[in-house]
Amino acid sequence: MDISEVRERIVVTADELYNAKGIQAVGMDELRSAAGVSLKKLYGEFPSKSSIVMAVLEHRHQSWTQGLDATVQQAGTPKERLLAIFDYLAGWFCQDSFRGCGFINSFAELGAISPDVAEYARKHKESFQDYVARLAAEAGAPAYLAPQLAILAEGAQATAAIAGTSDAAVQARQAAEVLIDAAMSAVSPMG
Amino acid sequence: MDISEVRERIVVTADELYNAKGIQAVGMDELRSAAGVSLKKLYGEFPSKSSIVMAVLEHRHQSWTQGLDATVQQAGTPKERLLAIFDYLAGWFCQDSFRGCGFINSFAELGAISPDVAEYARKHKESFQDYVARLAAEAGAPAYLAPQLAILAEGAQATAAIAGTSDAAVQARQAAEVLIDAAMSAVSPMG
DNA sequence: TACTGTAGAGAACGTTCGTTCTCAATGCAA
DNA sequence: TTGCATTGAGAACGAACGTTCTCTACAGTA
Repeated sequence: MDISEVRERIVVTADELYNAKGIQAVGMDELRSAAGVSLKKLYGEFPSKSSIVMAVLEHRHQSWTQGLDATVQQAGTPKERLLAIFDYLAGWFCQDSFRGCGFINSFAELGAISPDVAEYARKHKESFQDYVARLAAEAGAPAYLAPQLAILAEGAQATAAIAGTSDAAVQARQAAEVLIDAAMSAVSPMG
Repeated sequence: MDISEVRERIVVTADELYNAKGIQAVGMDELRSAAGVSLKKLYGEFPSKSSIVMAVLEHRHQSWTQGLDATVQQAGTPKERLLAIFDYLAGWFCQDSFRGCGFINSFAELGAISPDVAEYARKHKESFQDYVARLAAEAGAPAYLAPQLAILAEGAQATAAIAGTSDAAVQARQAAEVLIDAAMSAVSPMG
């Protein structure tokens, strides 16, 4: 078994467990047995649990961002690309494993006692906002549109997580379309 | 010291501590000393920590709901009452103690391992959605508007918490106004 | 003054956590 | 076969948790 293979197995397993039960509820022993590695190997790869948490956050950021971008790239027009954000959310919410945004959750759990976690969550959300801003700029929309759509996306995630349904994605998408149309007609009222 | 006075002191103190540091990060001993009561009295009032958590959730629900309604009642027109939701959020976000919605946070922390917490968070959000739906109905808006505004409010809370700023309240309010106007003109295009 | 019930302070208990250590088993070089 | 380095399984450790128990101090009553 490759060394980096072990690392990835640990991170992927930790991601699943932390998502399913919360970070603090999953002990190192449970992670060890779920990942099928020895404690020695675990601590050989990571010096502490908090370093695993940070690696999980990085892994979450990568896979979430790539999944989003893959969905967005399939859309044709700039407006459709903006709306594709909410299609991605809809698919995500329908997964059995969905239990809310991992960054909102980790921030809620550890943000107050771990500056690293708080900062990473902030940067992840910032990166998402930048991404939306780029899509909105490509659509020729005014700058105020992007934060509005980002807030809709965050609200959909929180709502879907707690309600346990995926309705919020559709509702947010419809709201997004109204906001996009309003913003676009404001910038080019004759179009 | 009155018996119910002790209960309330415990709950208020626990609310503050849980909000500031997270529920799992606050031990019974820290709560005991912060509330200025003996462990015996603590366990005389509450049989377990989880019962304190549930009492805190109830307290949060009451004070949040009452605060929201007080702000809403000050607004004149039905549309202004809908927008007042976001004024309430703006004031909340500016408080130093603001660290996100306590129900989103407690759901993130304990929802996966405590059905009671998960259910209470769901009911709180449901109650908020019902409240928005009532305001929207009074404004004569179509039914689809309320969930859209609720999602905006949730997104503003999550965004403000992680970003550490109150900008999201203003952005969400502006988006809400667009959505309200669009929904109202759809139902009475000649008004 | 002597007695009894109550309450507070905090020691103590059992458990669980993150982390480290022990030790036997294994693979490999000579 | 012998010796050595590495590994895995899990025991062990100190700390912290939720919870219970003990003991002391004191209030009120006769």
